Amino acid sequence: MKNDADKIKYLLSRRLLAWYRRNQRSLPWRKTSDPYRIWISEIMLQQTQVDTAIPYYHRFLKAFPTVFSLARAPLQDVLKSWENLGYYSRARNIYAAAKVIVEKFDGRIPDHLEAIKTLPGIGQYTAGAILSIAYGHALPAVDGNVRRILCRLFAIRNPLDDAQEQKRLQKLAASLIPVKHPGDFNQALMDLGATICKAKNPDCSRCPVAGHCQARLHNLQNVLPITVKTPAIPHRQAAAAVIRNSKGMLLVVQRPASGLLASLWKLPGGFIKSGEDMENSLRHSVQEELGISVRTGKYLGSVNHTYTHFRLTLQTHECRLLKGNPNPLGCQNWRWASPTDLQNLPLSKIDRMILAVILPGADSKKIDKKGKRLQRS
DNA sequence: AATCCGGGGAG
DNA sequence: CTCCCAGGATT
Repeated sequence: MKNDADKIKYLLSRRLLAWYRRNQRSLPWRKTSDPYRIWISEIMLQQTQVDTAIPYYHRFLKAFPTVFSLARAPLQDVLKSWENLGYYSRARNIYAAAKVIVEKFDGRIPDHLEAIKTLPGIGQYTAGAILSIAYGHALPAVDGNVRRILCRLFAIRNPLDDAQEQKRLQKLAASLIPVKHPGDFNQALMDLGATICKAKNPDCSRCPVAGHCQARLHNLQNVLPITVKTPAIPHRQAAAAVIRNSKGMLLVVQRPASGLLASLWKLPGGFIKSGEDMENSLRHSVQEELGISVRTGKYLGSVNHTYTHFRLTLQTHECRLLKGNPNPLGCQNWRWASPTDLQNLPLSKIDRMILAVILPGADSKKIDKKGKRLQRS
Protein backbone atom coordinates (compact mmCIF):
# COMPACT_ATOMS: atom_id res chain seq x y z
CA MET A 1 0.00 0.00 0.00
CA LYS A 2 1.32 3.39 -1.00
CA ASN A 3 -0.83 5.46 1.35
CA ASP A 4 -4.00 5.60 3.44
CA ALA A 5 -6.25 6.30 0.47
CA ASP A 6 -5.05 3.17 -1.28
CA LYS A 7 -5.55 1.18 1.91
CA ILE A 8 -9.15 2.34 2.27
CA LYS A 9 -9.78 1.66 -1.38
CA TYR A 10 -8.45 -1.87 -1.01
CA LEU A 11 -10.48 -2.60 2.12
CA LEU A 12 -13.68 -1.18 0.60
CA SER A 13 -13.52 -3.29 -2.49
CA ARG A 14 -12.51 -6.43 -0.60
CA ARG A 15 -15.31 -6.08 1.95
CA LEU A 16 -17.94 -5.09 -0.60
CA LEU A 17 -17.07 -7.96 -2.94
CA ALA A 18 -17.14 -10.46 -0.08
CA TRP A 19 -20.49 -9.11 1.08
CA TYR A 20 -21.85 -9.20 -2.48
CA ARG A 21 -20.87 -12.83 -2.98
CA ARG A 22 -23.01 -13.80 0.00
CA ASN A 23 -25.84 -11.29 -0.18
CA GLN A 24 -26.43 -10.31 -3.80
CA ARG A 25 -30.01 -10.10 -5.00
CA SER A 26 -31.18 -12.75 -7.43
CA LEU A 27 -32.07 -10.73 -10.52
CA PRO A 28 -32.91 -11.97 -14.03
CA TRP A 29 -30.16 -9.98 -15.75
CA ARG A 30 -27.61 -11.56 -13.42
CA LYS A 31 -28.37 -14.98 -14.86
CA THR A 32 -26.88 -14.05 -18.23
CA SER A 33 -23.64 -12.75 -19.68
CA ASP A 34 -25.31 -11.63 -22.91
CA PRO A 35 -24.37 -7.97 -23.42
CA TYR A 36 -27.66 -7.43 -25.28
CA ARG A 37 -29.69 -8.47 -22.25
CA ILE A 38 -27.52 -6.49 -19.88
CA TRP A 39 -27.94 -3.45 -22.11
CA ILE A 40 -31.75 -3.79 -22.10
CA SER A 41 -31.79 -4.18 -18.33
CA GLU A 42 -29.67 -1.07 -17.78
CA ILE A 43 -31.92 1.06 -19.96
CA MET A 44 -35.03 -0.21 -18.18
CA LEU A 45 -33.45 0.49 -14.81
CA GLN A 46 -32.81 4.16 -15.56
CA GLN A 47 -34.89 6.03 -12.97
CA THR A 48 -36.87 2.83 -12.46
CA GLN A 49 -36.93 0.53 -9.44
CA VAL A 50 -35.81 -3.07 -9.84
CA ASP A 51 -39.19 -4.60 -8.94
CA THR A 52 -40.91 -2.40 -11.50
CA ALA A 53 -38.53 -3.32 -14.30
CA ILE A 54 -38.47 -7.12 -13.84
CA PRO A 55 -41.75 -8.04 -15.59
CA TYR A 56 -40.97 -5.67 -18.45
CA TYR A 57 -37.53 -7.23 -18.83
CA HIS A 58 -39.04 -10.69 -19.30
CA ARG A 59 -41.74 -9.49 -21.66
CA PHE A 60 -39.39 -7.36 -23.76
CA LEU A 61 -36.84 -10.13 -24.24
CA LYS A 62 -39.53 -12.63 -25.10
CA ALA A 63 -40.73 -10.27 -27.83
CA PHE A 64 -37.22 -9.25 -28.95
CA PRO A 65 -34.74 -12.01 -27.99
CA THR A 66 -31.86 -10.60 -30.06
CA VAL A 67 -30.70 -7.21 -31.26
CA PHE A 68 -31.58 -8.34 -34.80
CA SER A 69 -35.21 -9.07 -33.93
CA LEU A 70 -35.42 -5.71 -32.20
CA ALA A 71 -33.88 -3.81 -35.10
CA ARG A 72 -36.34 -5.19 -37.65
CA ALA A 73 -39.50 -4.82 -35.53
CA PRO A 74 -41.99 -1.97 -36.08
CA LEU A 75 -41.53 0.88 -33.61
CA GLN A 76 -45.14 0.47 -32.54
CA ASP A 77 -44.38 -3.04 -31.27
CA VAL A 78 -41.44 -1.76 -29.25
CA LEU A 79 -43.56 1.00 -27.73
CA LYS A 80 -46.31 -1.49 -26.93
CA SER A 81 -43.77 -3.61 -25.07
CA TRP A 82 -42.75 -0.50 -23.14
CA GLU A 83 -46.32 0.58 -22.35
CA ASN A 84 -46.68 1.82 -18.73
CA LEU A 85 -42.95 1.69 -18.02
CA GLY A 86 -42.60 5.43 -18.66
CA TYR A 87 -39.82 7.57 -20.14
CA TYR A 88 -40.70 6.34 -23.61
CA SER A 89 -37.70 8.00 -25.21
CA ARG A 90 -35.81 5.03 -23.72
CA ALA A 91 -37.77 2.69 -26.00
CA ARG A 92 -37.20 4.89 -29.04
CA ASN A 93 -33.50 5.17 -28.18
CA ILE A 94 -33.13 1.41 -27.71
CA TYR A 95 -34.78 0.90 -31.07
CA ALA A 96 -32.58 3.45 -32.83
CA ALA A 97 -29.48 2.03 -31.14
CA ALA A 98 -30.40 -1.52 -32.19
CA LYS A 99 -30.41 -0.43 -35.83
CA VAL A 100 -26.97 1.17 -35.41
CA ILE A 101 -25.62 -1.92 -33.66
CA VAL A 102 -26.81 -4.15 -36.49
CA GLU A 103 -25.64 -1.86 -39.27
CA LYS A 104 -22.36 -0.51 -37.91
CA PHE A 105 -21.26 -2.95 -35.23
CA ASP A 106 -22.19 -6.23 -36.90
CA GLY A 107 -24.86 -6.92 -34.29
CA ARG A 108 -22.50 -6.77 -31.31
CA ILE A 109 -22.89 -4.35 -28.43
CA PRO A 110 -19.73 -2.16 -28.57
CA ASP A 111 -17.14 -3.13 -25.95
CA HIS A 112 -15.34 0.17 -25.51
CA LEU A 113 -16.30 3.54 -24.14
CA GLU A 114 -15.97 5.81 -27.17
CA ALA A 115 -18.16 3.56 -29.33
CA ILE A 116 -20.84 2.66 -26.83
CA LYS A 117 -21.37 6.26 -25.77
CA THR A 118 -22.31 7.20 -29.32
CA LEU A 119 -25.45 5.03 -29.03
CA PRO A 120 -28.66 6.90 -28.19
CA GLY A 121 -29.78 6.39 -24.61
CA ILE A 122 -26.33 5.44 -23.33
CA GLY A 123 -24.69 8.07 -21.15
CA GLN A 124 -21.87 7.94 -18.65
CA TYR A 125 -23.65 5.75 -16.11
CA THR A 126 -25.06 3.21 -18.57
CA ALA A 127 -21.79 2.95 -20.50
CA GLY A 128 -19.91 2.19 -17.30
CA ALA A 129 -22.51 -0.31 -16.16
CA ILE A 130 -22.58 -2.27 -19.43
CA LEU A 131 -18.82 -2.23 -19.95
CA SER A 132 -18.04 -3.31 -16.39
CA ILE A 133 -20.77 -5.93 -16.04
CA ALA A 134 -20.77 -7.42 -19.54
CA TYR A 135 -17.12 -6.94 -20.51
CA GLY A 136 -15.18 -6.60 -17.24
CA HIS A 137 -13.82 -3.10 -17.86
CA ALA A 138 -12.71 -1.24 -14.71
CA LEU A 139 -15.13 1.67 -15.12
CA PRO A 140 -17.43 3.21 -12.51
CA ALA A 141 -21.23 3.23 -12.84
CA VAL A 142 -22.35 6.18 -10.75
CA ASP A 143 -26.10 6.11 -10.20
CA GLY A 144 -28.24 7.53 -7.42
CA ASN A 145 -27.29 4.68 -5.08
CA VAL A 146 -23.56 5.15 -5.59
CA ARG A 147 -23.75 8.92 -5.14
CA ARG A 148 -25.63 8.48 -1.87
CA ILE A 149 -23.21 5.81 -0.59
CA LEU A 150 -20.09 7.81 -1.46
CA CYS A 151 -21.64 10.90 0.07
CA ARG A 152 -22.05 9.01 3.35
CA LEU A 153 -18.77 7.07 3.25
CA PHE A 154 -16.79 10.29 2.85
CA ALA A 155 -19.20 12.61 4.72
CA ILE A 156 -19.68 14.94 1.76
CA ARG A 157 -21.89 17.86 2.80
CA ASN A 158 -22.45 19.45 -0.60
CA PRO A 159 -25.85 18.91 -2.21
CA LEU A 160 -25.82 15.88 -4.51
CA ASP A 161 -27.52 17.65 -7.39
CA ASP A 162 -24.69 20.18 -7.64
CA ALA A 163 -22.94 19.70 -10.98
CA GLN A 164 -19.43 20.15 -9.60
CA GLU A 165 -20.13 17.66 -6.85
CA GLN A 166 -21.36 15.14 -9.40
CA LYS A 167 -18.08 15.43 -11.26
CA ARG A 168 -16.11 14.92 -8.08
CA LEU A 169 -18.18 11.87 -7.18
CA GLN A 170 -17.57 10.45 -10.65
CA LYS A 171 -13.82 10.80 -10.13
CA LEU A 172 -14.02 9.42 -6.63
CA ALA A 173 -15.95 6.40 -7.87
CA ALA A 174 -13.41 5.87 -10.64
CA SER A 175 -10.61 5.84 -8.08
CA LEU A 176 -12.33 3.07 -6.13
CA ILE A 177 -13.02 0.60 -8.94
CA PRO A 178 -10.97 -2.59 -8.52
CA VAL A 179 -9.29 -4.10 -11.57
CA LYS A 180 -10.68 -7.50 -10.64
CA HIS A 181 -14.48 -7.92 -10.75
CA PRO A 182 -15.38 -4.29 -11.49
CA GLY A 183 -18.89 -5.31 -12.54
CA ASP A 184 -19.50 -7.09 -9.26
CA PHE A 185 -18.11 -4.11 -7.39
CA ASN A 186 -20.52 -1.75 -9.14
CA GLN A 187 -23.45 -4.07 -8.54
CA ALA A 188 -22.40 -4.49 -4.92
CA LEU A 189 -22.69 -0.75 -4.43
CA MET A 190 -26.15 -0.79 -6.04
CA ASP A 191 -27.32 -3.65 -3.84
CA LEU A 192 -25.91 -1.96 -0.77
CA GLY A 193 -27.80 1.22 -1.66
CA ALA A 194 -31.04 -0.65 -2.38
CA THR A 195 -31.05 -2.90 0.70
CA ILE A 196 -28.96 -1.27 3.45
CA CYS A 197 -27.65 2.22 2.69
CA LYS A 198 -31.15 3.31 1.68
CA ALA A 199 -32.21 6.90 1.13
CA LYS A 200 -34.25 6.82 4.32
CA ASN A 201 -33.35 4.99 7.52
CA PRO A 202 -30.11 3.31 6.48
CA ASP A 203 -29.51 0.06 8.39
CA CYS A 204 -25.90 0.62 9.41
CA SER A 205 -25.94 -2.41 11.72
CA ARG A 206 -25.96 -4.66 8.65
CA CYS A 207 -23.52 -2.60 6.57
CA PRO A 208 -20.28 -4.37 5.59
CA VAL A 209 -18.39 -1.08 5.38
CA ALA A 210 -19.89 0.77 8.35
CA GLY A 211 -16.45 0.77 9.94
CA HIS A 212 -15.13 2.91 7.08
CA CYS A 213 -18.11 5.28 6.95
CA GLN A 214 -17.43 8.89 7.92
CA ALA A 215 -21.15 9.70 8.09
CA ARG A 216 -21.63 6.84 10.54
CA LEU A 217 -18.62 7.98 12.56
CA HIS A 218 -20.17 11.43 13.02
CA ASN A 219 -23.75 10.13 13.29
CA LEU A 220 -24.73 11.88 10.06
CA GLN A 221 -26.13 8.83 8.25
CA ASN A 222 -29.68 10.22 8.50
CA VAL A 223 -28.57 13.72 7.47
CA LEU A 224 -26.47 12.95 4.41
CA PRO A 225 -26.79 13.33 1.54
CA ILE A 226 -28.04 16.91 1.62
CA THR A 227 -30.85 17.41 -0.88
CA VAL A 228 -32.59 20.54 -2.06
CA LYS A 229 -36.35 20.41 -1.74
CA THR A 230 -38.27 19.87 -4.91
CA PRO A 231 -40.28 22.84 -6.22
CA ALA A 232 -44.06 22.63 -6.40
CA ILE A 233 -45.43 21.65 -9.80
CA PRO A 234 -48.33 23.33 -11.63
CA HIS A 235 -51.75 21.77 -12.05
CA ARG A 236 -52.84 21.71 -15.68
CA GLN A 237 -56.20 20.93 -17.26
CA ALA A 238 -56.87 19.00 -20.45
CA ALA A 239 -59.94 17.84 -22.35
CA ALA A 240 -60.48 14.74 -24.50
CA ALA A 241 -63.15 13.96 -27.08
CA VAL A 242 -65.05 10.68 -27.44
CA ILE A 243 -65.98 10.59 -31.11
CA ARG A 244 -67.59 7.42 -32.50
CA ASN A 245 -68.40 6.41 -36.07
CA SER A 246 -71.48 4.52 -37.22
CA LYS A 247 -69.84 1.21 -36.29
CA GLY A 248 -69.17 2.36 -32.75
CA MET A 249 -65.42 2.67 -33.32
CA LEU A 250 -63.50 5.34 -31.46
CA LEU A 251 -61.46 8.10 -33.11
CA VAL A 252 -57.90 8.05 -31.75
CA VAL A 253 -54.78 9.98 -32.73
CA GLN A 254 -51.07 9.28 -32.52
CA ARG A 255 -49.07 11.87 -30.57
CA PRO A 256 -46.18 13.72 -32.28
CA ALA A 257 -42.84 11.90 -32.64
CA SER A 258 -41.17 14.03 -29.97
CA GLY A 259 -42.24 15.49 -26.66
CA LEU A 260 -44.45 14.09 -23.95
CA LEU A 261 -45.43 10.44 -24.53
CA ALA A 262 -44.09 10.66 -28.07
CA SER A 263 -45.71 8.39 -30.67
CA LEU A 264 -48.20 6.92 -28.23
CA TRP A 265 -51.93 7.04 -29.05
CA LYS A 266 -54.63 9.04 -27.28
CA LEU A 267 -58.09 10.52 -27.61
CA PRO A 268 -58.34 13.77 -29.58
CA GLY A 269 -58.10 16.94 -27.53
CA GLY A 270 -55.49 18.91 -25.65
CA PHE A 271 -54.59 21.30 -22.87
CA ILE A 272 -57.05 23.91 -21.70
CA LYS A 273 -55.59 27.38 -21.45
CA SER A 274 -55.99 29.07 -18.10
CA GLY A 275 -59.46 30.54 -17.81
CA GLU A 276 -60.68 29.03 -21.06
CA ASP A 277 -64.03 27.26 -21.21
CA MET A 278 -63.55 23.50 -21.40
CA GLU A 279 -66.02 22.75 -24.20
CA ASN A 280 -64.78 25.63 -26.38
CA SER A 281 -61.21 24.51 -25.75
CA LEU A 282 -62.07 20.96 -26.74
CA ARG A 283 -63.68 22.03 -30.00
CA HIS A 284 -60.68 24.21 -30.85
CA SER A 285 -58.07 21.59 -30.04
CA VAL A 286 -59.89 18.93 -32.07
CA GLN A 287 -60.13 21.42 -34.93
CA GLU A 288 -56.38 22.13 -34.77
CA GLU A 289 -55.46 18.48 -34.32
CA LEU A 290 -57.66 16.94 -37.02
CA GLY A 291 -59.26 19.77 -39.01
CA ILE A 292 -62.80 18.71 -38.10
CA SER A 293 -65.71 20.50 -36.44
CA VAL A 294 -67.41 18.78 -33.54
CA ARG A 295 -70.33 19.54 -31.24
CA THR A 296 -69.70 18.73 -27.59
CA GLY A 297 -72.23 16.48 -25.85
CA LYS A 298 -72.50 14.58 -22.61
CA TYR A 299 -69.80 14.95 -19.96
CA LEU A 300 -68.31 11.52 -19.26
CA GLY A 301 -65.95 12.05 -16.32
CA SER A 302 -62.37 12.89 -15.44
CA VAL A 303 -59.11 11.33 -14.25
CA ASN A 304 -55.98 12.71 -12.57
CA HIS A 305 -52.35 11.86 -13.09
CA THR A 306 -49.01 13.30 -11.99
CA TYR A 307 -46.08 13.70 -14.35
CA THR A 308 -42.57 14.86 -13.54
CA HIS A 309 -43.29 18.53 -14.12
CA PHE A 310 -47.04 18.97 -13.74
CA ARG A 311 -50.19 17.42 -12.39
CA LEU A 312 -52.95 16.86 -14.92
CA THR A 313 -56.73 16.63 -14.75
CA LEU A 314 -58.15 15.18 -17.94
CA GLN A 315 -61.88 15.59 -18.56
CA THR A 316 -63.83 13.98 -21.36
CA HIS A 317 -66.96 14.72 -23.35
CA GLU A 318 -68.87 12.84 -25.97
CA CYS A 319 -68.55 14.72 -29.26
CA ARG A 320 -70.45 14.55 -32.54
CA LEU A 321 -68.65 15.03 -35.85
CA LEU A 322 -70.32 17.95 -37.64
CA LYS A 323 -68.26 18.35 -40.81
CA GLY A 324 -64.93 17.59 -42.40
CA ASN A 325 -62.80 14.49 -42.69
CA PRO A 326 -59.99 13.94 -40.17
CA ASN A 327 -56.49 14.99 -41.27
CA PRO A 328 -53.37 14.55 -39.15
CA LEU A 329 -52.64 18.26 -38.75
CA GLY A 330 -51.49 18.31 -35.12
CA CYS A 331 -50.71 14.62 -34.76
CA GLN A 332 -48.75 11.90 -36.56
CA ASN A 333 -51.75 9.80 -37.52
CA TRP A 334 -55.39 9.06 -36.76
CA ARG A 335 -57.65 6.02 -37.02
CA TRP A 336 -60.95 4.48 -36.00
CA ALA A 337 -60.31 1.91 -33.31
CA SER A 338 -62.39 -1.03 -32.12
CA PRO A 339 -62.04 -2.21 -28.51
CA THR A 340 -59.56 -4.83 -29.73
CA ASP A 341 -57.58 -2.17 -31.58
CA LEU A 342 -57.42 -0.14 -28.38
CA GLN A 343 -55.90 -3.09 -26.56
CA ASN A 344 -53.17 -3.40 -29.18
CA LEU A 345 -52.19 0.26 -29.52
CA PRO A 346 -49.58 1.74 -27.19
CA LEU A 347 -51.28 4.20 -24.84
CA SER A 348 -50.05 6.05 -21.78
CA LYS A 349 -51.26 5.52 -18.24
CA ILE A 350 -53.69 8.44 -18.16
CA ASP A 351 -55.18 7.48 -21.52
CA ARG A 352 -55.77 3.94 -20.25
CA MET A 353 -57.43 5.52 -17.22
CA ILE A 354 -59.73 7.70 -19.30
CA LEU A 355 -60.62 4.69 -21.48
CA ALA A 356 -61.57 2.80 -18.34
CA VAL A 357 -63.99 5.62 -17.55
CA ILE A 358 -65.70 5.56 -20.94
CA LEU A 359 -65.35 1.82 -21.67
CA PRO A 360 -65.80 -0.01 -18.36
CA GLY A 361 -64.21 -3.44 -18.52
CA ALA A 362 -61.49 -2.46 -20.98
CA ASP A 363 -59.07 -1.02 -18.46
CA SER A 364 -55.34 -1.55 -18.55
CA LYS A 365 -53.91 -4.92 -17.75
CA LYS A 366 -50.86 -5.27 -15.60
CA ILE A 367 -48.23 -7.86 -16.22
CA ASP A 368 -46.95 -10.27 -13.63
CA LYS A 369 -43.39 -10.97 -12.54
CA LYS A 370 -42.78 -13.35 -15.42
CA GLY A 371 -43.99 -10.88 -17.99
CA LYS A 372 -47.35 -12.55 -18.63
CA ARG A 373 -50.48 -10.49 -18.81
CA LEU A 374 -52.89 -10.77 -15.94
CA GLN A 375 -56.60 -10.91 -16.65
CA ARG A 376 -57.37 -7.77 -14.70
CA SER A 377 -55.48 -5.34 -12.56
C1' DA B 1 -27.05 25.04 -15.98
C1' DA B 2 -32.06 24.19 -16.46
C1' DT B 3 -35.55 21.77 -18.18
C1' DC B 4 -37.93 17.94 -20.05
C1' DC B 5 -39.24 13.20 -19.82
C1' DG B 6 -43.39 8.45 -16.62
C1' DG B 7 -44.85 5.67 -13.55
C1' DG B 8 -44.69 3.28 -9.33
C1' DG B 9 -43.00 2.07 -4.61
C1' DA B 10 -42.11 3.33 0.24
C1' DG B 11 -43.04 5.87 4.28
C1' DC C 1 -49.06 13.95 0.57
C1' DT C 2 -43.29 13.74 -0.39
C1' DC C 3 -39.24 11.69 -1.90
C1' DC C 4 -36.89 8.55 -4.66
C1' DC C 5 -35.72 5.30 -8.24
C1' DA C 6 -29.27 1.03 -11.82
C1' DG C 7 -30.38 8.77 -16.09
C1' DG C 8 -30.15 10.87 -20.76
C1' DA C 9 -31.24 14.34 -24.19
C1' DT C 10 -32.14 18.88 -25.30
C1' DT C 11 -31.80 23.77 -25.07
